[in-house]
Amino acid sequence: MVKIQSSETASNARGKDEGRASRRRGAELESALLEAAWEELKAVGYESLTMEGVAERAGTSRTVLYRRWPSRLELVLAALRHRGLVRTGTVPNTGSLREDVLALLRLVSDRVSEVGPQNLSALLSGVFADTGATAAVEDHFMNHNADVMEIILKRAADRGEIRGDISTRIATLPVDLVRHELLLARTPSSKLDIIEIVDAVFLPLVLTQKQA
Amino acid sequence: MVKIQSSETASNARGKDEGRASRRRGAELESALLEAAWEELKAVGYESLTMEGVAERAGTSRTVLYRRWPSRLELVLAALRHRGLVRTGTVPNTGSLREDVLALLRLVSDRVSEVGPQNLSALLSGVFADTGATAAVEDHFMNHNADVMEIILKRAADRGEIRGDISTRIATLPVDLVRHELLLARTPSSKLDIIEIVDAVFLPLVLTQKQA
DNA sequence: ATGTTAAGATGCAAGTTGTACCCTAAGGAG
DNA sequence: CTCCTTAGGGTACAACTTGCATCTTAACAT
Repeated sequence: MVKIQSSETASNARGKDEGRASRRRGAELESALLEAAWEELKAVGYESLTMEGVAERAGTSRTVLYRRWPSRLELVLAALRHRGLVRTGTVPNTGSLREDVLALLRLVSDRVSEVGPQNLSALLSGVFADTGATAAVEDHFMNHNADVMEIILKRAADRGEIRGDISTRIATLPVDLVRHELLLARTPSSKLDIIEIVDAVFLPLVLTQKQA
Repeated sequence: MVKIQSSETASNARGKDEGRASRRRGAELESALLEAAWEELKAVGYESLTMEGVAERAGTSRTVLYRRWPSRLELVLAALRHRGLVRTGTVPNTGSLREDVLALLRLVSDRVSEVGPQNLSALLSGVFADTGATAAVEDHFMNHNADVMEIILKRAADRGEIRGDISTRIATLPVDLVRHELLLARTPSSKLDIIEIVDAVFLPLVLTQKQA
């Protein structure tokens, strides 16, 4: 493992700034610790991440870490939460079911692509490493967007595009498939894939249900 | 970590049996190593598994392990392959498309349930942590079963159940959805979920394509 | 019998973990 | 201001793991 010397972090921790306390305390310190953990996770991956490595990157000692988190796993998960990978709650409203769903999938896809493939691997590794899974992480990163799809489908039904009783399995299918590709390839779905998911899978299913 | 002393394994390795070589060699040794790795994985989970622990359980030295596998991740993955958690190449042939696909999904599901949710999490964590992902692992664990589905669909087309040109996206959909649930919930899909995937999603799509 | 290969054992340096303990900066109360 | 408390930062230690080098010798082939 190659140690990365983080001179900026070290100098901040040791009170080189003027008119400022030399020691970080409380929330400021905790934020710095979690940021360091995230950076370390990105740099070396979960498998090679050590408490020592994070402490060094944060310009502190392991004792400080262990005062807050009993294990590297807990630390990493806390770091993921700290990064605030939350869902937006945005509901596309284009006037057409197809366009709404395409827009949603692109939104999901774009948001994830901000993370980057290496970070994505690190993130997923951390998520799966939690054997006592925290629902919050999964809710934020892996939720079905069922509520958003419900609104989109209700609007489509009100417009008369489809019937109003699409099952949850089908309602969540597009996002599920995008996420599936994300998990397999660790990169977001391509634009063509998104269109295929909507046109070849989702629309035939909801339109079939309408006709039946 | 509580060390489990495996006296049977140790005595076998040290030649206490009569009329038998004292040292295991070749395939016999490798099988014993992989079995020990599996037992250790079940006993302590991936996070706490060590090469030393596996070696001890196998009644051998770490050197022997390192001669075959460069890391604990590779060892564990090899152990899982050894357990037959690979695709078997089995192609269900029941005479009905629906039953074939159900049988395949159950096969995939049952096989994965042997691992156990805790170990599955650990395994997936390890897979994602390996930023230079080994293609073989993904092939074995995360493949689309496209070849199997191709055979099933060809048979169905020969029987006249469906048309012969189902897209790959749709052909792989059932297995993709089962895997998706596996990744999200870290437990295999329920029997009801499998039936829903086939009856509410897959069959309407392939039957729609036939009618069009 | 000899020669080769691989299993098993051991030791070592480097590194990590989890913890105990010490010093003292920082903050609050009086 | 002083005094007290808390928590940050540092260090040391024992135990453990890793990755590797090296040696011995059982097992097998010729």
